Amino acid sequence: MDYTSRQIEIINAATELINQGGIQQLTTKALAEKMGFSEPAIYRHFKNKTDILSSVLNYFGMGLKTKMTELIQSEDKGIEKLKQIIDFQFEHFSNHPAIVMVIFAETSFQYEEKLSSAVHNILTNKKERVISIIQQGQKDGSIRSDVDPNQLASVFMGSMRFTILQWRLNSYRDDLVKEGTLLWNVIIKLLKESN
Amino acid sequence: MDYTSRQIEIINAATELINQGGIQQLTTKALAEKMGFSEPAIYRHFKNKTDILSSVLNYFGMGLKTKMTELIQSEDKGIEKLKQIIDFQFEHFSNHPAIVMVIFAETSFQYEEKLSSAVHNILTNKKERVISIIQQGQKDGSIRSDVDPNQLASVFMGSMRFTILQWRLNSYRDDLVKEGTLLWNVIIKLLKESN
DNA sequence: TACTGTAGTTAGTATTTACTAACAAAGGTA
DNA sequence: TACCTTTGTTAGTAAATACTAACTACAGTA
Repeated sequence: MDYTSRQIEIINAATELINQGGIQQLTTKALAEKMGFSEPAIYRHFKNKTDILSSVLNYFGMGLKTKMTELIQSEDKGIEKLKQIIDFQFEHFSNHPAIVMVIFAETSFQYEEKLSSAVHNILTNKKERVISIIQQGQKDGSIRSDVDPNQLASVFMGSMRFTILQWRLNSYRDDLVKEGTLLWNVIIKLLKESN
Repeated sequence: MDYTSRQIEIINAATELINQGGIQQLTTKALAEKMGFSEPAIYRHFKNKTDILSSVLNYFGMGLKTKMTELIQSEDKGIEKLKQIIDFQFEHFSNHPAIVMVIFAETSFQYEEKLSSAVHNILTNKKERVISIIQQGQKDGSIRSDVDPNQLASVFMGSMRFTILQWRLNSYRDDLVKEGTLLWNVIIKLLKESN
């Protein structure tokens, strides 16, 4: 699970290629070109193409997990933590647009069991953490408790993803961080205790 | 924009292939096999592969548009219409799982300008209709009016998509219609006028 | 100095892919 | 009957793709 610096360079190059034109654009040729060396050199660092893709997913998943763990361990109220998730994600994607495609590539990874389950794990893991934050918020009174945490997590994560998707389909033309703020203004109204 | 019956058969076969293994699995060979005839026969019905993909998108978009128009024209209150959208979509996907991949394939269509803009159009069109339903609901008092319709539409559509995505990543194991009901129970609480 | 492992190179290959050329059967119509 | 259009066939091709073999430059170390 540790990567050499060269591997990380390749992971980043692959991520960018996926971002530019979907998985279809991630060819050994394009990757080698982007790295500025020959195709066979890639195979000094990764076993095969699936290995590269699975590393892209794993590397992304690791970063996300670390951040989420940090968040959960803080002393803030539940609703505050949700706000921090939005802030972190939108700023992160804003600065690293290439990563966006990876989270929307679920369908593209379908063809390989190993990859599709990696995607599934990342999403499930994140959702579980969001659910536990919501449950905490319902206990500490910062989140309305008349709704199912599981469904609320779907609403929360779905809204975020949808906003990011629109930004992506709009060729990154909007200011994503601003969009995040607008979304938050609505989320907070929907989630806070109604009395 | 009219398709022959043979073209529709091919569109459906292509949709199923995409569903099974993403766009990567949609090859002329696999498509011909599924249709039970030879590869070149495909080219009697479609100019090229892009033409097939763009027809898949267009055919899907047409169906969606028709249904949405029906909904909008009814006499129901805004919130009722949203309920009908959820019911329609979840039941539709439940019965035709193959279509699911198409709506999650935004990223895969990226590589061709013509296709990616088709996807963008479908999504934008649908969102605009949802927004206008929400605005109507805010006027007729069935939807809370202290939130921005645009953002609310993102929350609504995002939640639906996310629920469907989970179902898909979970290999269609859940009962999607039931998931739709659970989601609706939350949505209605979040959206109704708070007093 | 000799040796060894790392990370590159060039050249090449089997397979897959989208697509074309040329032909054929069959049905409708002049 | 003759002919045209439609929709299929077989055979084939150029290009792309993932990957391998064999060689090399070089840095670190015994």
